[in-house]
Amino acid sequence: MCQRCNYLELIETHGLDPTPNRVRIMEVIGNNPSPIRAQEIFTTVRRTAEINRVTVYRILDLLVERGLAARLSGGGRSLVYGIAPNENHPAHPHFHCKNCDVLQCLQPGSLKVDIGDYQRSFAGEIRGVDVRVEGICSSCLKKVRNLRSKTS
Amino acid sequence: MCQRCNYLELIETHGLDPTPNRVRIMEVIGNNPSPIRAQEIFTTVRRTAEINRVTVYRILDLLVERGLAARLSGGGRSLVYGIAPNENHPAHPHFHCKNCDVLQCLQPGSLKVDIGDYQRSFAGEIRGVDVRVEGICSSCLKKVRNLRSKTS
DNA sequence: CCCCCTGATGAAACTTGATTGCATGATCAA
DNA sequence: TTGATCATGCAATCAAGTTTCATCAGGGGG
Repeated sequence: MCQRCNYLELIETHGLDPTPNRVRIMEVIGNNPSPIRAQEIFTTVRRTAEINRVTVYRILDLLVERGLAARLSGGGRSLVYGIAPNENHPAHPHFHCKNCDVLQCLQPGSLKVDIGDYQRSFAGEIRGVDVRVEGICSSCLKKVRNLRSKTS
Repeated sequence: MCQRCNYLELIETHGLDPTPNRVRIMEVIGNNPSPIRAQEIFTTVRRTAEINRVTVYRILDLLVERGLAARLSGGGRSLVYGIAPNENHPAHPHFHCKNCDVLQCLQPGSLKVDIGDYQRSFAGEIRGVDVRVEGICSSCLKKVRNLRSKTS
């Protein structure tokens, strides 16, 4: 969990009322080591407070709109949420395991992208660059190897 | 549309029976300038031939599994399909407009990623790196500006 | 020629994630 | 007090994708 972020304050400085639900959701997102799905946020908040599923979705929309949270596509059909890049949380790439669908945050700066040329020639507005490494995580690799050695 | 790919042949060399439906779906994917959703593939094929929605999903799964098609996350909730990188189609980054949700293919090599350091320290298996530029496309930028000038 | 197997397809029901529409309750200003 | 606004809840709905089971064509073996 992040010791440096005061979520209540963060919400206020982004022009939002820091309602208990909003603060809770920001905490859940922030305390998770990798981006999580709305459903998981819902059940996590539910463990300590009453909240409606729809409220979760609405607050997430709001947080994304105001730049407090980042919406990423998880591996599968669903979307995942993380803390939006800020001074305590630099932007960083992710690793996605095609087998178990886990999304893992990588060290900021571990993959460098050069957007210079592209940026100069592009007429739109660039808000950010997402880098996602696709592959098979080490624990899935082990499982596959075990499976093979058994069947052969 | 791609003049260089013989989809029927491509399907065969990947160990699949080139059924009419499979060829049609590969053609639809290949003829589209950017990755498209299963739903659009379905309606496009439907214009010239009878096909079931489920068949489309099944064939797409098959094509992805055999490495003929690439499954990417579109901007929103749905997944999009494109031709998997091959000798005629090098891997390339995409631009995603947060406003109109369009996904646009960029020139291969227009954004360079250095995965060297990461690759050496990673215990899993890396299958590829997806780079996605997030932002607002030029036509949406224009619309926003027009809107502002009208209301102000 | 018949039987059975397999692989591709179709149809309907279902699941999941997310959204919409409408009601309620709190707060605050006129 | 009244009216407006905002956060929330609840039920219904939607959209994408998946599952389950049936059908049908082609290809051996008997």
